[in-house]
Amino acid sequence: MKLATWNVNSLTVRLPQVLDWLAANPVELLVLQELKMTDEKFPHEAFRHAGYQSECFGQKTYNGVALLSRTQASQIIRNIPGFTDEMARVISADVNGIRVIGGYFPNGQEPGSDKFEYKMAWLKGLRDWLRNELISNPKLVIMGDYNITFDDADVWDPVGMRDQIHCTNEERYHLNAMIGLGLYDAFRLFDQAPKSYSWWDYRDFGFKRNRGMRIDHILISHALKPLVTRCWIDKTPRKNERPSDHTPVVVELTGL
DNA sequence: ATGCCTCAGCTCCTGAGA
Repeated sequence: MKLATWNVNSLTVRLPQVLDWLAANPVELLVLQELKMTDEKFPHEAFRHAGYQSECFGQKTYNGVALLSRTQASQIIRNIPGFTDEMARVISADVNGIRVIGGYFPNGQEPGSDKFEYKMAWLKGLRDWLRNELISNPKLVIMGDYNITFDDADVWDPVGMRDQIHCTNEERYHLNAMIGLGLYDAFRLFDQAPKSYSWWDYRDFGFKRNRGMRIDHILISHALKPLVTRCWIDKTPRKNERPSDHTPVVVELTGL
């Protein structure tokens, strides 16, 4: 079965593209980020017609996440238990015997800013919760827009971006600390083309020039690692008219 | 180059994103 994540940068604008993508890529489950809409506007019916049940956690203007699945999701949790947050950034559920977490990690804006401090606190809060989640749910996938690169291979201009947002040691410390809980970067379990990115700036023909970053990730637990047969970035939707600046990342699990 | 795109909103500019 295939699981995917996609930051859509406004579901209002991107709904037709999401439906097109699901028709062409009938994954078992898709988590969405940056809905930028409230729950009462969420298009449950459109997804139901496409064969997906949906759980949403919306917010006006900013943030907002959702989880679409072929089969019923249960044990829905919104945001991070134990971490008080005004923003709608996390949704998790049990689907097909797996614990799935979809997250829109804070951007952080600039090292040293209040938003950066919030990002650090958020990452710590996530990890403290995740540590226990992994104990009670060994079969776990956490995916979404992490807004962090692992290393230079994830950055089109690692020299220019050094110590810049998404590339700081502090952010990477937290990302690696998540890995330290017993998680694996599904994308790097396989040989991948150099300069593979999941986000490109709208400005200056970023996509055409492949000036991007890999900041959307799928981390899978130790128990699921042997089942991962493929992981890829689907650049196709980035070529659409009015694209999201992010594109989907997909993982395939075999033998569940 | 405190911009360049894109999106939402108390919309004809501003804040935020990454």
